Amino acid sequence: MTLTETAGRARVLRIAAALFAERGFHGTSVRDIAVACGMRPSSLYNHVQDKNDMLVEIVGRYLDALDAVLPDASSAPGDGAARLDAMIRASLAAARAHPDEFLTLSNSWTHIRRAPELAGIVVRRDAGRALWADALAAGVADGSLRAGLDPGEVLRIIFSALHGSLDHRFDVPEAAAAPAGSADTLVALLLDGLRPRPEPRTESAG
Amino acid sequence: MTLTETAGRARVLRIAAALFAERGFHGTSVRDIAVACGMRPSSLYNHVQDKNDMLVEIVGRYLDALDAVLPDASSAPGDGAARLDAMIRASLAAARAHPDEFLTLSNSWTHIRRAPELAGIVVRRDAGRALWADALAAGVADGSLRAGLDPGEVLRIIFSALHGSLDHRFDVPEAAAAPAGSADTLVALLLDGLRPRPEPRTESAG
DNA sequence: GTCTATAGGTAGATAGAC
DNA sequence: GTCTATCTACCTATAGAC
Repeated sequence: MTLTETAGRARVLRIAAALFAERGFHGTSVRDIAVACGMRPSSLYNHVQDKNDMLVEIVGRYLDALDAVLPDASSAPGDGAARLDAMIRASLAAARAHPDEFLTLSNSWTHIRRAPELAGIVVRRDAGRALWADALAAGVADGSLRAGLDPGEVLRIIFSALHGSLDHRFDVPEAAAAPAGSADTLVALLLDGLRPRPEPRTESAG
Repeated sequence: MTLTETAGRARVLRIAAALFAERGFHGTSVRDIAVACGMRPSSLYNHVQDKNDMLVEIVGRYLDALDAVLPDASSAPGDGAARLDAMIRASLAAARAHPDEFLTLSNSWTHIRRAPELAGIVVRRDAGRALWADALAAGVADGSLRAGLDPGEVLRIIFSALHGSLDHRFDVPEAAAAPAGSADTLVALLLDGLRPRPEPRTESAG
């Protein structure tokens, strides 16, 4: 079937992403990936250039999806809180569309940052982060987000909360039955907190 | 000096913890640790049994600190929200007292879970998790925490938010100037959210 | 595009001199 | 308690037959 002309590479990358997401870059050997693909390690190199090449393409796939929605969300109409709401939903949607690619980025970050040939990934991630800092500052300025919280810490918490919403590695076996879920839990928790609001009216942007 | 009888081991573990926290277990070689200690890899084995032994002791140190405060916090007086508030503060205090040990646990979790000889760590962690699930359920039952959110996802978000509050690996260089900070940002964000509350009165337990 | 064979390097860990 | 020397196993990656 000529349809599978590049399916070999796509399949390899899909399987590699699953392993990277589960065990991290350093915890996954080229051998592991080859075995999971049903081939010898040497055969892998007919589909990919090297191990870092896989990482670049896998993570790039998620970053592409994020770039396609995050800038629009960050310039959504409304106040800073509405923009943040839209950005959380957009990021979660992109990550849910490419869960292994997203987790590969998160779980291999220290390697990415230490490898000079992966600097492109760091640049792209930092660019996205600037959008978040913008929306957060705008919300504080217009009064739609509370002031007095350390912006750097708030950003770290938002990012890791996004991660936690998706990463089930820490689940106990009994809790593993969680379905896909919507973005509402994460948005509700980050914007309105775990405590019930006195007024149940919702002000979030659609 | 007999005073330094075990200081060698303590120093090795301290340095190993810093490397594990920064690069993860798989990203840190025994050689790396030895070099950072100013000795040859073989000399390390006069202080520790093997690489996993270091991990067990490092992570155990954080879990000990957590065990010393989390059960008390989880049975704090007040409603479920007050208990959750106390647990967040207790966990953050334990993690801030042993930051490298806490990050070693987080960043090496996939290895810990896959290594049978590290099962003891998993057991201890799962036991702590049960306390969180308890307080969360109690808060939903007594109305101090909102209902309708997936408990498993809420727990994952709480844990990763704790992580994000401490882990600066994702920071851009300009944002790295963040000071120690208090637990207030994390507690405020998780319990009351980023949006300002209509009434500014605080109901949190002391 | 898969394989066998292997290179060249590094991993964790041990033996034994000092 | 540190060192040199070394072991075995595994790592990423390449060469070349089929």
